[in-house]
Amino acid sequence: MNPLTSRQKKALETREKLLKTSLDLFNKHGFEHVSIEQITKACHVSKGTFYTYFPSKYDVILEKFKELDRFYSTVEKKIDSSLPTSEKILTLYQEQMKYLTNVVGKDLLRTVYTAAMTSQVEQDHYLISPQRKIFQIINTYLEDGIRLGEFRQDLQLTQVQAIIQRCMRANVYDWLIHNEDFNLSVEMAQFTAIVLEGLKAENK
Amino acid sequence: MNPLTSRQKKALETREKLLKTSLDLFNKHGFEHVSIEQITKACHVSKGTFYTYFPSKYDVILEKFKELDRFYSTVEKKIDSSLPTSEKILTLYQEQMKYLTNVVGKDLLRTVYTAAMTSQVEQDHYLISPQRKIFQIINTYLEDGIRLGEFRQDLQLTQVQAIIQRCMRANVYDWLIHNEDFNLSVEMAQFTAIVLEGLKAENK
DNA sequence: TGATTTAATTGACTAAGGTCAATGACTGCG
DNA sequence: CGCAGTCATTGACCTTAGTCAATTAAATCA
Repeated sequence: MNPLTSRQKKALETREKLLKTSLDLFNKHGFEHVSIEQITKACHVSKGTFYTYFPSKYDVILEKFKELDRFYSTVEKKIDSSLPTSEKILTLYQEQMKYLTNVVGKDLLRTVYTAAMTSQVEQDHYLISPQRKIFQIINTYLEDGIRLGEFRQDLQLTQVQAIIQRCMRANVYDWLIHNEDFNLSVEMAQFTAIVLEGLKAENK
Repeated sequence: MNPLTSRQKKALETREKLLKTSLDLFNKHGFEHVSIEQITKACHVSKGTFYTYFPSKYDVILEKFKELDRFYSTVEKKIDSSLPTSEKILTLYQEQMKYLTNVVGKDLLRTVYTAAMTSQVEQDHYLISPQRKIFQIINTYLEDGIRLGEFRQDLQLTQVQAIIQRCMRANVYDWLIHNEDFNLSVEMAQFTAIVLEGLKAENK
C-alpha cells in the first residue's frame, strides 16, 4: 500500500536473492546436495538471515509451487467446457503431469511429498490445501458432472473430490519411488481413466 | 549351520538388543524423537556399533516389516479361494489396513514412505519389492481373475498388478498426510472398490 | 602356548539444519 | 537534531545422523 521504506526494500531484496539463489542451486545440484551455508554464502548473508525469511529449507520450495497456480489458470482456459467431465479432468491432469515432469522435476516434488508427511503441524499443507487452484478447477468440473448425472449418485461431492485428488497423488508418488522406467503422463492417464470408469453413473 | 562361536553369539545378541531397544523407543517416543545416542546408551554400546548392524536409523524399521509377511500368510489361509477375485483383494486389503493401523502405526509407516522416496539406490526398496508376500498373494489372485475373464482383456497382468498396488499406496499415503479425520480401512475399501469396478470385464 | 589374523567395538570427528541472544542500522517522533 | 523503538542481521552454539582410524578381544594356526 504505502511506498516501501529503504529498509523494507532492502529486506525484500534479500529475500528475493535468497529465493532465487536457492532455487538455482537446487536446480543445479539437487535439493539434498545444497546446504544452507552454501546458499547464504552465495548471497553474502549469514545463516540466521535465511531463517528470518524461510521457516526451513523445505519452505523455499513452496514458492516454486505458487507458479503452478498461474499455469493452471492458463490451462483452464484452453479446455473446452462442453466436454464430458471425465475428459476435462483427464486433459487437466495430462497438462499437469507435463508441467511436473518438465518444469518442476522429481527432486523438488519429492521434497514436497516428504514434507507433507513429516510436518507435525495441524494446519493443512500444500498437497491437500483446498486453496490450490487445481483443486478449485476440478471442483467446478465435478459439480457440473454430478449435476448432469455423469457420476454415481451414492457418493457425495466431497468424496468424489477426494478420490480424484488421491488419483493424482497416487501416480505422482509412484513416479517418485520408481526409477526412470515410469512415464508419469502415461500412468496417470491410464489410472485416472480406470477410476473415472469406476465412478460412472451406470456402475451402481 | 555350524554352531556359533562365542564371538558370533555375542554379536547377534548385540544386534538383537539394538533392534529391540530401537523399536521399543520408537514406539514410546516416536521415530523422530529418538536419537541414535539414546538407543546406544540404553544398550551400553557405542554409536559406531549401531552402524555396524544397521546402515541407517531408517533401516531398523524394515525389520518390523518382515513380520508383515508372517501376518499375510495367516490372512491368506483365511480367505475363501472360491470368492471372486475382487472380493479376495478387498478382503486382503481390509486385513492389511487393520494391521497397519493397529500394529505398525503411522509413525513407522511414514518413515518407510519417506525412505522410499529419498533412497538414491537403484535397487528396489521395500515398498515396491516383488519379494513382498502381499504382492505375491495378489498376483496369484489376479492370475486367476484374468484367466477367468473377470477383468478387461486389454491390460497386461503386470499393468493390473501395478494399478492394484498403487491403490494401496495411494490410500496409505493419504492417510499419512491427513490428520485424525481419515479412516484408512474405510477409504481403502471405497477407493479400491471403485478401481476394481473400473477394471471389470464389461468396461471396454 | 604364543603369534597372527580377523572381527567387533569405540568415540572423537564431520557435516548440516536449525536456534537465539546480541548487535547495529534504519525509522519516525518530539 | 537526537533519541527510543523497531527490525534485519549476525554468528556462535546446539543437536543429531553418520564416518572412520584406532583399539581390543576372540579365533585360528603353527
